[in-house]
Amino acid sequence: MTETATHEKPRIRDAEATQRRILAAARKEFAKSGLGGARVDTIARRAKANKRMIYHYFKSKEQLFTRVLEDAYADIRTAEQKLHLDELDPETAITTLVRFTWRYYLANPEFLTLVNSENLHRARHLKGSARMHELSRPFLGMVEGILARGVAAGVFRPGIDPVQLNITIAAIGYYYLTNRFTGAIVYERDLMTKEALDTRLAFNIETILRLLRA
Amino acid sequence: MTETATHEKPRIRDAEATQRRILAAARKEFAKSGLGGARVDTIARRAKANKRMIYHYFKSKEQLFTRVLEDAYADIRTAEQKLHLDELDPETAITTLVRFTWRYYLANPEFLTLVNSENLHRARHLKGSARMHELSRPFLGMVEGILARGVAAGVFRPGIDPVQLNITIAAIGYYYLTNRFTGAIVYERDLMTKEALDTRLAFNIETILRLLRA
DNA sequence: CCGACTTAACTAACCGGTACGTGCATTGGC
DNA sequence: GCCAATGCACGTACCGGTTAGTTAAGTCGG
Repeated sequence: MTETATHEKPRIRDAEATQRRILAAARKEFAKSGLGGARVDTIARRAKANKRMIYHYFKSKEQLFTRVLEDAYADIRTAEQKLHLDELDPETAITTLVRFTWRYYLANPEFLTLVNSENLHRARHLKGSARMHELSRPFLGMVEGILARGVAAGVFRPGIDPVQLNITIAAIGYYYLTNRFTGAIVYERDLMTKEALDTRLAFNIETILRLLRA
Repeated sequence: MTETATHEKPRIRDAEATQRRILAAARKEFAKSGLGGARVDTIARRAKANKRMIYHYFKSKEQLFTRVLEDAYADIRTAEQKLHLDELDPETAITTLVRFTWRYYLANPEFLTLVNSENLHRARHLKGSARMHELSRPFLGMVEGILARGVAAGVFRPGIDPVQLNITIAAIGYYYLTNRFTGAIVYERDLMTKEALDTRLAFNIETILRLLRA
């Protein structure tokens, strides 16, 4: 009788929904203030949940942070899988990856600050996470595949390490966006206008293609 | 490189020395824990100073942070000036800059986390800092000069924006190093062995030269 | 179908520790 | 002697985490 309705009445008590709200609020708060600056009370308030619920479901602030991080990585890896890069010709595949990475970072700035925060803590929350390895392996394999196909087709030069390539693709987008505030001061320029963003994406694609071309 | 190294008789009360010790301790603590995670008591203890001194000389934790940041930028800009890149041929100058940037980041990892921390706070501590502009302008002008000389000599292609170039040079070193902890997990590889570091530097030089060459 | 019972979701109020910041007394250097 | 430099000890607010209790939702005997 409980599952029959297609649109059930909003339940007063809903464990899953509460956890989702807590995770969403935590992602925002951790992204905004870092692990040290984030306030558990703020997360509870924004999740419209009681602080006790956070400790009930996630044990501690740090375990909540770990979960938020893992979910963030799962999100981007899932989105990458959906690109089906292995079905594209090598040059298109790489261009697509650079463009996707850029747009994902732009649309999900929280991911960037979460990763920064975790690195400030020397990745101690993700260390030993089996889930992280499961997420990373297929991704790396895919880039390796694109590279191999490109070399075979004679469009890419041989000997390029897929790890270095990956790091570079991430770096040129990531750095621009995370450091946009000090960047605006150093370069005395608004780096976030539509024009500036389009220019940077084009520049990044050019950088990667020149790096790879035979 | 801010140590006094002079052999004056150790004064019991030395305002300048105390301030230097506080700044050095603050740089370490802010770099390690971020602005929110840093503890003023810890800074005082490590500076072998009383917490009261910190508030006497720097008014607040945030103003101390601002000062630490400005000093950090001053350090790297000063070091860059000493390269005298304008006296080198364009290609050597750029290679030297890439190598210097990489080595400076490696030798001064605190700079990286300080900048990250400031960007988490949307650069509100450096906003409006006259000192920052004074530091940045000559640096940008120098890179612009190298680029122009390279184009005139026919070794670099024309139309490259010095700001984009600069951001890219910083990015490919900075990202690798700040994200080395999550990177080690994602790529299942130690990114900090001597071999890995040398490989990365070579890769970065190659990336930039391919980007610039006519 | 119903009401007593059980379990899980949820809340309010609180605690011990800690963190930034200060008032005030003291002391060394010129 | 005067003032800057320093030290002590505290105030006040806050923060992560917990204790003790309440209420909604499922469950089962009758």
